[in-house]
Amino acid sequence: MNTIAIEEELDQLVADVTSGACTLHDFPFRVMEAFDASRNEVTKLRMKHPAGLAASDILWPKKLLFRAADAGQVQNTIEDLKASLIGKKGAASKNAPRFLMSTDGDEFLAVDIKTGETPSFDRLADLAVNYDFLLPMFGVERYKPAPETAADVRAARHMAKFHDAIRDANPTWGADQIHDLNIFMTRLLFCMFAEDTGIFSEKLFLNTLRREAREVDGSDTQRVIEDIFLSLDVADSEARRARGVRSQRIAGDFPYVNGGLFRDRTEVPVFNRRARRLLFEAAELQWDQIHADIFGSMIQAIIHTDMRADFGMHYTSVPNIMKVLEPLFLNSLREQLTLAGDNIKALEKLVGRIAHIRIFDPACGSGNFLIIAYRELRLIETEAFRRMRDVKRRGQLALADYQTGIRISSFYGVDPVDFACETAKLSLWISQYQMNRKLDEICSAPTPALPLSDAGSIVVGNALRADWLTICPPEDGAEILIIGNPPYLGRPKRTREQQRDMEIAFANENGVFGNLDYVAAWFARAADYAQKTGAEAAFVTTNSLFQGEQVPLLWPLINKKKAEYGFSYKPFKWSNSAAKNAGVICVIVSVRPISNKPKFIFGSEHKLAASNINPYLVDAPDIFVERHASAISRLPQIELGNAAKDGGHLMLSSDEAAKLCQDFPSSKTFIRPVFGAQEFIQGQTRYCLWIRDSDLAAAKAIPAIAERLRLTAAVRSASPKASTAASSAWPHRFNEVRHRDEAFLIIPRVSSERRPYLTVGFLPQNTVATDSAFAIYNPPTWVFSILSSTLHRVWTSAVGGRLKSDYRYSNTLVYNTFPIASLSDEQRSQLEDHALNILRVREPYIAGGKTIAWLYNPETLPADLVGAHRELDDFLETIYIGRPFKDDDERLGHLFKLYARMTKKVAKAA
DNA sequence: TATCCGACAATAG
DNA sequence: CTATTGTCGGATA
Repeated sequence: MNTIAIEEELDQLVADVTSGACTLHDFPFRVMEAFDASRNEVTKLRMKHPAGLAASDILWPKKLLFRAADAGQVQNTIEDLKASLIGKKGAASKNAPRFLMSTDGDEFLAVDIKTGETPSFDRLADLAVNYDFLLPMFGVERYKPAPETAADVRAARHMAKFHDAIRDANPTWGADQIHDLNIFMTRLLFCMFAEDTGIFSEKLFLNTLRREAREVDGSDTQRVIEDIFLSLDVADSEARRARGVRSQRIAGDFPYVNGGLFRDRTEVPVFNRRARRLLFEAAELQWDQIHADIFGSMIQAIIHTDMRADFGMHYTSVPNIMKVLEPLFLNSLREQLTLAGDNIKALEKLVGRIAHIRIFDPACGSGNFLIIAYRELRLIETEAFRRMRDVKRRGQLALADYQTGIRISSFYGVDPVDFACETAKLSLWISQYQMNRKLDEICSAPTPALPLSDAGSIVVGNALRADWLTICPPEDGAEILIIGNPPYLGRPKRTREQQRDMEIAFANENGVFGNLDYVAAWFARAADYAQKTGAEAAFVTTNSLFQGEQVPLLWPLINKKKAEYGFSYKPFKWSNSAAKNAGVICVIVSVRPISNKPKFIFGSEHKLAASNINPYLVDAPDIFVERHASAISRLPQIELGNAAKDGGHLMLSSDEAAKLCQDFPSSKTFIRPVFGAQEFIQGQTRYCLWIRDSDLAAAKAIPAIAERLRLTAAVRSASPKASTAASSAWPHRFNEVRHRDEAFLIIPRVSSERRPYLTVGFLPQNTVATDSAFAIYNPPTWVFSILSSTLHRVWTSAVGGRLKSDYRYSNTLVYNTFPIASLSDEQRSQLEDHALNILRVREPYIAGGKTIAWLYNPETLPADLVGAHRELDDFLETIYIGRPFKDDDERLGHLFKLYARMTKKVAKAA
């Protein structure tokens, strides 16, 4: 969808309505067409609402409810529509529309039901310019700005339109010119910002455009811009003319900018009428209200058309950035400021320290971490200056001029995206200017805005392949701090290139690291850099680095570099103000050379001093659990269930199974009940085709089964995975079979973390387990007790992986590693009694139609079931330590100790 | 070759 | 919405 096309269509639509060429009845269809809705849908809807029934409402299910209004009645019509939504056909119904819309041909009103928002305009004529209000109807959510960012949003949207227009006017510009286009955009942004904030004289840029770029078709705009850009790079107006500036006026008017922004001579695109108009409009915006930190990421999302769908999704919110910066260095600086009080020596020392700080973001994007870090450092420095000035003033001493010691060249960044880097540099300049103004308030001599003295040290590159020591070279006396939110990509999500990045990043380590998340490579490099330079790093990252299988992979890397985790944040859900959020649980973790500096674990409300932060980010010794292929305790073997990989064609609902049996009674022998986590926990019944090789011919004789096998084979042969494709040769079997024809104990692979116990149960022979559950075939009854115990839940939650934040069971990580004191026959037999007791308590509830989910929901959990579990826990725990444990911390502490003893694998405590 | 798990995806309430 | 579990490919052993 192209913004220009939409606007033009809507402009035309408005004209047609005004001229009468388009009836109000036809209006909503034309809107749909303008937004490129599928032709099918529009036609279908048109047929449902023929023009003869003009009085009726037009409902586009889930999207739009439209009613034409009598002149002047738009507001009332919308109220009526709102009222019509109450009741059974109301907002809760499946087809409830997202938008209400009405117009009388002059006035226009719409309501976004989801957000309650109404558009900022009320004339139909303004619809085209504000088309974005309706975007959610077409699947593109709006950016929901915090109120203070309204100016940023407006500006970013406008620049997106301008960007599209320029691309339109330069159809031959391809990948080769992307860099030039990026530079062009950032330079324009600078000019517009400069003329609104006093860097240039008031509206110098816009006035120059108005005066020189007179051709309405845009044909002379390119020349004017070229002249301006060229002038800004050269100090002297004669030299400017010599360099090729054609306009004498431009050569004379513009100041010298420098700082590298205008240094390279890049191509300026040509303009057309629309691009010229949008540029003029952009220059008229209030650029002094822009937040440099947020604006960068917004502009970036908008320029990269392919990123508009998940607009700003991965942009780190300011509160989360602060969670990185504060514990890493801001708190320490602020403390130093507080302690310094009015002591000039101490304040000077602080200012000196700040000047030696280097900030490095090895995944800087458009630089919002760097910008915020810059701003916060400047604020502290400025406050120190203010205090020094006040002291001197009181002592009637000569006031000094305070020059900031913070250079933006001390802010280092790498990012693979060229435009992001340019934006980061630009944002740093803008922040520098803004912070200089703040400092000027306390200085006797204002900091001159131009020429720009230095530039941010931002380079285009791949942080996992480049040498960090080159990008951010260590200096004597410098305090280097690494920050950022590098990309997270679990194993299934990486491209070949990213896979290669990791191989390169881990080339000097021995071991295999393919199961680590992409972001782990940043941790490894940060630990390495920290070891060589003494730097400290902190990243926002996914919690999966500190759970399950990744722990034994990541921690040794960190530990080997003589590094430790300095502080961490408890897991929190990723969120920012973008409409669509990445679904991930995050933590913030710092890495630094091993020291005896204090460590902290932050929660949402509190900060806890920790004696250690272990590989799981818990205040406990540095013990971690590795995957074990077989149980370290004397437990029977556990198996993952059977993976069908059938596209669902081997699976049958109970209806389908019944029908199949009815149609073909002989199929009965090929149908078995199948259990995954859901079937067990929610008490559902599903069936699957389970055909022995020897029965294949008989099974295929049944047409309905033959058809399912054919479909299964088709799905499998389409797989990119060789072994799956190969298994299309035997579609009557599950792809991974570990089944044994015995009764088994089922353990769901994922289950809700709200439950106080893992839910396990016995299933009869003839039943099949899917790979969403584990199975212990022919199980001794006492094992049920072990798996149902609080101890086991605690262990699972500590060392297992997670799905979001829910328990994810694992044979290699949880079951096989679970340490059990050796059990006597007598103890086993008593555990068996406890197991039977729990089953006995469950029994009447299950018989009464309750599910395991209900039984173990903390809100409905029956008291007698809790009692049965408590008796079991008390008995089992007494076997461990002679009494029940006090709490989960004690349980975990003991289990870890026991694990260490049983495996003799104790990581050396820091 | 068999095994195991996930910056998610889907679906039921 | 909110809560909960499902599925498959790909890396590893």
